Amino acid sequence: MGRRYRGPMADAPYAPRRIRVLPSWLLGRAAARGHRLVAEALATEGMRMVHHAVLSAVAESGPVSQAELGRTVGIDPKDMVTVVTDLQRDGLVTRTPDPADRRKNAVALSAQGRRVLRRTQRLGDRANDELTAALTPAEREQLIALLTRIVRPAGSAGEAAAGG
Amino acid sequence: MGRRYRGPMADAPYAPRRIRVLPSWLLGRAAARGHRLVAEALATEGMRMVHHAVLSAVAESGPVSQAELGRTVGIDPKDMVTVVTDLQRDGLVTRTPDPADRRKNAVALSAQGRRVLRRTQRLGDRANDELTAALTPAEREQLIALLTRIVRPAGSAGEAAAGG
DNA sequence: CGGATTCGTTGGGCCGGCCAACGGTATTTC
DNA sequence: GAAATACCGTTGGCCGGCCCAACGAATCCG
Repeated sequence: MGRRYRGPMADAPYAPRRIRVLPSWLLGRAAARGHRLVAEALATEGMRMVHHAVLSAVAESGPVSQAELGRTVGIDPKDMVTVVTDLQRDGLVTRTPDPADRRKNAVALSAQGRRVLRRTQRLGDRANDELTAALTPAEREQLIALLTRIVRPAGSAGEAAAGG
Repeated sequence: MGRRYRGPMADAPYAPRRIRVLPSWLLGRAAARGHRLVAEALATEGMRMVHHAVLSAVAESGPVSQAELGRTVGIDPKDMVTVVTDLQRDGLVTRTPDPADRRKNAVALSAQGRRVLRRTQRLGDRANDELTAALTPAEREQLIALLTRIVRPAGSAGEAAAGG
């Protein structure tokens, strides 16, 4: 049997207890799995998580500048350029100069963008269902609530950097 | 005030609701924060998360081969080489050929490794305390339990890859 | 008007995660 | 006991995520 490399803890009956209970470790593992599942699902539409996130943000906030999108989704302006360019190339969003503020690019959802977003949302939702398949709906809500509080540590906004 | 780029949702009152409730998204954000906190803490000892994880694994499992370490911690054999080399260079572990199986490297903890591990464990624990500062002890245990079940989806071992 | 700030863009850098391949070693098989 | 098979450690390379620095164009503020 070609065992090769089967991924983390494929058949290991044990594991370092000391680190396995660390939230940071568990979060990393869980995030990796979630990222993999969602990425694979979204790949069928030729998109990645960022694309889907930006697309969703545009759909929710209407025509928005890239900078604001970047702040909303939480990604670097530099990467936003690439993402919007990709979305524009695929005809999912339109990038028109804002007449009110000619520095800004008004990013808006196209008709096809709306269609694709519907599909990617379904794909993302299904991937998340698989990710949390071991949880009951109530537990999943619990997890979401706990994670939300971890992601946003109280009101200390300035402290939360996006470092290293 | 130079606002510059302050990281994800530094002071954004809103955010795309649709994606903010996705476990995969939340996990990614939470993991990023946890990684940052732990990485900063461990950096004071010149270590990263992998180093600490491997060190802990060695401490728990006694002298182990690198391959088994890789499976336990869940990292690629290639990266394990670098990690063990780093740890060996700093005198935290010993890498001696296994007389029973000359293919293997028996990685064992050194005296200084034990000392450093004690410090890094404390650093990691404190970082995790900060990470989960918004949670009560009971909630933290809950989170750990939920994440553990997400990370290990039932008994389907083969499925759980670390793909990318 | 003039200084500071913001926007979009380009360029580069660091880190983590993974696969492919190779020589050395052990195990299985005939 | 020799061949086939599988595993171990190692090297090299690829890709994605995340971040900072800098620059021209445009806007805001005094």
